[in-house]
Amino acid sequence: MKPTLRAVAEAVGVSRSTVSNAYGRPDQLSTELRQRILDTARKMGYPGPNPTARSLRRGFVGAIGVLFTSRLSYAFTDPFAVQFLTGVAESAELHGSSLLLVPLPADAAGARKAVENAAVDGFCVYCGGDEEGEIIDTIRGRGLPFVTTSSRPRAQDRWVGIDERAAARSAAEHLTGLGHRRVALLADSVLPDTAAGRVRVPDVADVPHPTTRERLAGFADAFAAVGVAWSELTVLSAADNSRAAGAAAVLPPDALPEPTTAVLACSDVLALGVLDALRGAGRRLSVTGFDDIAEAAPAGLTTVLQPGVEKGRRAAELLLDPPVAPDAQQILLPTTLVVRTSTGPAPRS
Amino acid sequence: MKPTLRAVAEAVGVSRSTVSNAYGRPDQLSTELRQRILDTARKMGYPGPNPTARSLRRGFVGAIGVLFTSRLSYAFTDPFAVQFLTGVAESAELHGSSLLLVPLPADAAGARKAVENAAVDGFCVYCGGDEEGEIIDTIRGRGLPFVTTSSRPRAQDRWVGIDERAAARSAAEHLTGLGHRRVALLADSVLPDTAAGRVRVPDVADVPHPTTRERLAGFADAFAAVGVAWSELTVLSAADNSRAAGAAAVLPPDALPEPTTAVLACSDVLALGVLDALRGAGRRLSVTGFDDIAEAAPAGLTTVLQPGVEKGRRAAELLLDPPVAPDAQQILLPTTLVVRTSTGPAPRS
DNA sequence: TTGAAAGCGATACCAG
DNA sequence: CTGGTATCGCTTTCAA
Repeated sequence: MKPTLRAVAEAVGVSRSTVSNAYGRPDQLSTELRQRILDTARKMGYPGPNPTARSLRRGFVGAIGVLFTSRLSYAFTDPFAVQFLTGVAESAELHGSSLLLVPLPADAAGARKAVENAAVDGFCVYCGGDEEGEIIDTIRGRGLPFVTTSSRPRAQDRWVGIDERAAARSAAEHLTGLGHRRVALLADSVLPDTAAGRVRVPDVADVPHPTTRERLAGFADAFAAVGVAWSELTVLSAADNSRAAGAAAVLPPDALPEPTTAVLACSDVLALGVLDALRGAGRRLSVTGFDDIAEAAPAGLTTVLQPGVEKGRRAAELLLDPPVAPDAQQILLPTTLVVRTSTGPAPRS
Repeated sequence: MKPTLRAVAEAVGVSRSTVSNAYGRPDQLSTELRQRILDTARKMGYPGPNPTARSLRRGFVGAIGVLFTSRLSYAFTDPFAVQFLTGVAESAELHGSSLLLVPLPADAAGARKAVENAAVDGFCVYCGGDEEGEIIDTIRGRGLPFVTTSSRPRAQDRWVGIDERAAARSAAEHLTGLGHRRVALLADSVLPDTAAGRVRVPDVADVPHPTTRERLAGFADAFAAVGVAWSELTVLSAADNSRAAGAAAVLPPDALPEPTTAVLACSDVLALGVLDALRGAGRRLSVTGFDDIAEAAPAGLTTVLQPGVEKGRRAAELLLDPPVAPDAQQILLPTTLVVRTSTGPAPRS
């Protein structure tokens, strides 16, 4: 067993406070005594103050939690999530905080417990689906600060994000400007428990996932503006947010009904999958993505750039170094449409 | 202020132990009493047992630390590191552990402090350079278990890795088999404080970073076997492990002296950078990488596959669920040479 | 400067 | 099934 601070104090013949000061407040004791304490501590194999005990006493931990609503290990396979994490890490690094990545069990009770048990000073909640509400309630129940990045900032809550709807609209307007009128919209799990491929969605408002809903609504806005109603748009659902799922979603025969000239995907990985599938089928449609991940440029994918690293950086900053002004608690980041080669004029019919 | 367990106990009129049991050992009290406790706790806004206090008392945290020797935020930009992390996350998830990513300050004292202050049950140490030794000493000083993945397993220590030297050799043998004799070897920071580009290395043993040294030695082995001495090999150093740095390293005029027919890189990102540069220069050499990251296949890069996700998974397993047998504490993972289009026969001179 | 005392918030053993 | 008691290891006034 490793010795404790108490043991060191006894060995040196001073009080525990003095040993504590030797570590945490060097100015509170003579250099000489401090050195003597540190030396014997080293000699005894004392590893320094126990971090857990210190946290308990001090009331803060020095770590922020990061919550991914999908499985944690999936997060690393999503390039955009990795960008976000990079930004969070940058801020944490600067601030000297650690990052606690907390795996959330799929069941609500388990997820709640995981959030309750995390030893952190606050949370970054990444990309919330409908389960986000409960998670946030749990965090709030603990009285901890948090930052969300989903599409629905509640007043008073810290948030960093983009105007999802307007961003999506910009991609769609690019296509309507090119003359596209018959298009398919593609998103991850548009409706719960549906197979990959075409799904019937009576109304955009029926889409449960907030971010997906906003993006689809943005696409729809642009088409509505040129007289194409929601009911005339094909909606495709992917099994998950991966390249393979994107490819699979456009494979069913009814996925891209004949006059279709373009596919608007809610993420770059899905869009890249669509390009894969189209290439495989020898078909050429216009395709747009969302995020502008690193793979987008080499693939020539037209997409909406959202600053992922900055999103993470600002989110962590908001948590670690909160601004005083209440109106600085919500940060709206800009997006940019990046036009590449995956989109072109609609063929004249 | 949030109420504590004590307050709940007083409110319900039972002892603290009973409230504690209501949370942690439901079988130790009547369902009825438990419900009553939980209900009033909820009513009072008690967030459940404080994780830090619980950890202190229980003596374990439920989190494992992950240490990257380069800057934490860089780790996410390295595809292989992300693979590793994915694997670690998978195991952690399965085991219900969280992952604490600890940023290590560049200075040794700061790094030591960071390791001492991390509230974790053990560490995964990823890819150690020469600073690894000190970090491991610090961990050992704390008496915590750890797993390393670098090229030099010490006896008794838990380790998961590959035979770096043999793996590198397999790539080089592929090239010697194709007739290549004049080649350049490329690695990240071969020598400390040298500019990008060609460096003079009297002997492989002079390379400080253990993994780099092993891989270069493996390359050299294969060439030695066909009569090409170390001194006849061009050694190139990149500024860091990135695609851009890989490209930059082969740009200086003396980087690829005329008879050179191939470049062997110590990582895929460097190799991809070389391909970029060669394409830009309109030059065509054989190029090999190391790791087999996702971008390697589409780029047609011949490379040595090492199972990154599995490396992470096994490392975390070794930590979370240590095998009893002492000889199962060190796991050697297989590597495979994946031949693609970036390598071909050496042009007859 | 140094030290005594009082917790931080919870858990576990062991009687009852 | 319930509660008393003794920690877990450290930090922080406040006096001396």
